[in-house]
Amino acid sequence: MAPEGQTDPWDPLVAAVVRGLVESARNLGLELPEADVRSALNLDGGPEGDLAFPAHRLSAMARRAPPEVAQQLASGFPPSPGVRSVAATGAYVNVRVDPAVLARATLELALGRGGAYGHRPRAGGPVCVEHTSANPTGPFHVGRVRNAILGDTLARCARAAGADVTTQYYIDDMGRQAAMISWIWAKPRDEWPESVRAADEGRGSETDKPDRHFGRIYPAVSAYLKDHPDAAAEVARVVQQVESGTPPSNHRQITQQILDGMLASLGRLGVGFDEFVWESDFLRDGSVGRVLDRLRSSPHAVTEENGALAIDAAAHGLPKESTHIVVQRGDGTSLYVTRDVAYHLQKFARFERVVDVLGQDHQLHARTLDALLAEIGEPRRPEFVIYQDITVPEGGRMSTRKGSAVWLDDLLAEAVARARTEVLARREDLAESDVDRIAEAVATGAIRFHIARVAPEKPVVFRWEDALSFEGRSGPFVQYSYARAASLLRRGAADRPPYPFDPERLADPEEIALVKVVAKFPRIVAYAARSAHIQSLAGYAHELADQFNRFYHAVPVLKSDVERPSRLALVAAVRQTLGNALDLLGLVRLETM
RNA sequence: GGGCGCGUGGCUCAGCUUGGAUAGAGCACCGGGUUCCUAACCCGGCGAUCGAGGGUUCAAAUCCCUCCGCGCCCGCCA
Repeated sequence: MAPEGQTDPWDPLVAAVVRGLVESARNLGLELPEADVRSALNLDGGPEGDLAFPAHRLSAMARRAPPEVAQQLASGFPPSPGVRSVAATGAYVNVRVDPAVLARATLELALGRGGAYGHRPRAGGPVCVEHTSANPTGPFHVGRVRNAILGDTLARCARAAGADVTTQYYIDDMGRQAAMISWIWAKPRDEWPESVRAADEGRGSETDKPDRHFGRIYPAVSAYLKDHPDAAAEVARVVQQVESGTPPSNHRQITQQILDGMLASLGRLGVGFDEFVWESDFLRDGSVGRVLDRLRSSPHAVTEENGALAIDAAAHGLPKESTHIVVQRGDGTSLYVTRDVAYHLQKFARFERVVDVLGQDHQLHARTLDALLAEIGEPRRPEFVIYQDITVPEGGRMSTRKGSAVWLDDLLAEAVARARTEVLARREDLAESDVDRIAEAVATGAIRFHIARVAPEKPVVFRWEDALSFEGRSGPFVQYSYARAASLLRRGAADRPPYPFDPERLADPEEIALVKVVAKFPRIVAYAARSAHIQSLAGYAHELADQFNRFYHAVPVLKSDVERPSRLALVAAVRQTLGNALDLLGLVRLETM
């Protein structure tokens, strides 16, 4: 069995190679810290080996040509456990490990740790990941969903990496939009303006949800308020009531209803939240007031002619022309950024690390928030994960107002319809409920993967055909590979775990290659969590599925003879690893499809 | 104008954190593969002066500078 506490099958091999290189270098008269060797060692290997060590830096120290140094490092390399060969190729020392040793460690870890393979033990203090936090004023469009998928995947990765994660959704119930909602909802429908009632046509249809419902009438309400000052004044009064801590009695319930509709859509994508934080609470509990008190005593505080409070924060590295931060209006009401300071102080009180997932249009807000935290003497800062917009082919961001938004619900509906067609074309034996279940999983998997695979800082142009791809580098391809592995294990049920595998039997090149991909999973998870590059996880899932399919075509499993138990063990390890990767990406595992 | 981000085959992306050996995928296109464990698959082919220029380095898609192009932000909105 693998040593207690080991999580990465490569660890003992890498440690042995590092020790060997250090020892070999010592014979050349060079003392190297193990950490330096370790960081220079290429764990992905190269064309000539499983692990590669470039000798250039050493050659400078030794004042000899790189190939010569590489040669000497290789020839002086001591016999080490698990190391099959060490040879110089040009300026590189190439190490080949014993594939059976790696296979044994990998299968033991993947099968032994099961769902915990790739995960690390709990370590560190509590972490808050705030994401999505879209204003509850209408349905999600695809642009907003990038935040949810990024944040949710990040939270899953952080948990796997050992963090104690709490996810939060910050609910804005204080804006004018929220006030518009409770204003119109408080009225009996027959008192609604004609134009709003007209926009309300179609209500009660099958796809109707509170968020869709309000999303439909919002433009009409907004237009109506422009031409009707009386009504606008009523809405302004609602804003005031919320500000003063006495919102209309139904205010929060209405906001909650719309939010529930939105969350139902996200739920289909596997996105959920541990906690919901209401913005108005920070006003009610006096914490915004306390923030303002602290800001007022800042040497950079200035009071405007109309009584507004501002901070001249030139010292905090803000862009020119953005250093004048108004933190309280002339009429004494609060501002978003000030409330956000209060929110972050609450987060810092509870969490060791605070992560905020924000669209790039909030970049300046993030820096302003930092500046204000500095102003009040708070030493800690949130870690911002910033992503770029999803735009439409015609150009520009998705906009409800311009009608260019693609609703998540519509994308889901189309994806499910296409997935159903695909399932039906392949499977005639399935019950209707299974067809639905698989189609839903394929559809949501395609969408999640499509967004997770692209680096957050890349701008994305939304195209239906791309988002609905079920082939190649896609979620369904990974899900399909998982189902294939599951199917093999089902059909091979005569052999049951624990499979009595013999790592020496896994000698085919495709088997060795597959073991290597399984073996690097823990490293990928750790990197994804550390760097917030969730695309590396999506890329890995595809790579593992891809190599599994190659293996599948290259060697028989169930029909093999002496290799059968070992191959089944490998398939079981792949299924486990692929499943763990799907979990982290928030894709549904399908045992059959 | 200032700030932030992006620019890699026809298209969409990975690789940039920590510089290392012929730049990896997917889609599209061309040619193959199913009496055999799920063809949402596999094999082969085609296709890239990594936006341009300069710099650092033994070595640059990766680090630095300049420029060009594209996107977003620059409210007593959120």
